[in-house]
Amino acid sequence: MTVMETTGTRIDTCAGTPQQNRRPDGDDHYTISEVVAFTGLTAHTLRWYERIGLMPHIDRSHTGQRRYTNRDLDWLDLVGKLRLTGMPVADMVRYAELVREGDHTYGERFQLLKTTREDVLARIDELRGTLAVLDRKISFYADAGHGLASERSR
Amino acid sequence: MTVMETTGTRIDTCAGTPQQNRRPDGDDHYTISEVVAFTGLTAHTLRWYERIGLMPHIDRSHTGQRRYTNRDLDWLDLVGKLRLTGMPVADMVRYAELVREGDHTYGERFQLLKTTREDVLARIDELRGTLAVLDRKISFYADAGHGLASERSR
DNA sequence: TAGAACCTTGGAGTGCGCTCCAAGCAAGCG
DNA sequence: CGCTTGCTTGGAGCGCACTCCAAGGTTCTA
Repeated sequence: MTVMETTGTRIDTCAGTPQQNRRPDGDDHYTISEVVAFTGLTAHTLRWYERIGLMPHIDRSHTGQRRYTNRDLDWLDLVGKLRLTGMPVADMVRYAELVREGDHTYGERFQLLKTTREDVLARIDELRGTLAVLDRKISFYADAGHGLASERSR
Repeated sequence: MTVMETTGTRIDTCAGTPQQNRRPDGDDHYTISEVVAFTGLTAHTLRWYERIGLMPHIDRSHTGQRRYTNRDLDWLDLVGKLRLTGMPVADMVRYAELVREGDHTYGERFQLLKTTREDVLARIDELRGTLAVLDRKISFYADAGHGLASERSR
């Protein structure tokens, strides 16, 4: 399939996830319901992603039904990961556009990835702060046991 | 300033944040716009929080204007932290109700906190997974430099 | 005492990310 | 052949978390 097969190393894959029962490249013509099973997204959402430009144009069968490839699944994996970071769909669409526009958008894509990386780090830090608060409250509840009228003071 | 001055140890405080220019307890009768400045929330949001039961009943001046206390600010700090975890507002309202209902809800509150803690840990793990993907892509972009037609394969 | 700035309310409106609907075509099965 | 199951489309609808509005009362500064 793709470009890298011939090159030996595949650096730019978004795998990371199990890649459960995918078919080999060349045989990868998944129906929308198979993709639903792979990704956990609904068919509605998959079609909507396509409408808003978050997916590339998906291959069609001779009767016009969608046939997704392994590459499409990889892209959906990435989208899923980015979604977890809280990145707005509009920003992901922007990234998808950059990819479609070709190599001259290289720099912009690189920047976008680095910015996102920083955002994720910040997000993790925020969560750690929250975790500290929760741990403090939890040990308060655990210790206090009964003389806990003071909980009102939070 | 604040509470800790007088009591020495306060376990169940949600501080963690700077507690910037708060007035001492007893003098703590903040207007809504002061709370806006403290929290970064809008006045609309503060009033809405109250309407939906996410805030306790707020003291009023003799003419009916809201006067927030240090304790209210502490609560808003906690709410802010929980919001960062993605906890739905409805769940936070539930917690607020438990607090209002009194000590007999101790166990349920404890469980809720522990569940939330687990959620936060899971969330951090997800983000770390995403970070790994981003780092892989970033180093791909950094290395590739120019022969990057293959980026299409993501 | 004037004027600006701030506060009050219930209810309506907004933006995001889906989520669903209706009407119709297509493929597989007994 | 009829039936079920799955897919297609554009557009409408939904739930969440705000966000704003209109119309009026209050508080502060000069």
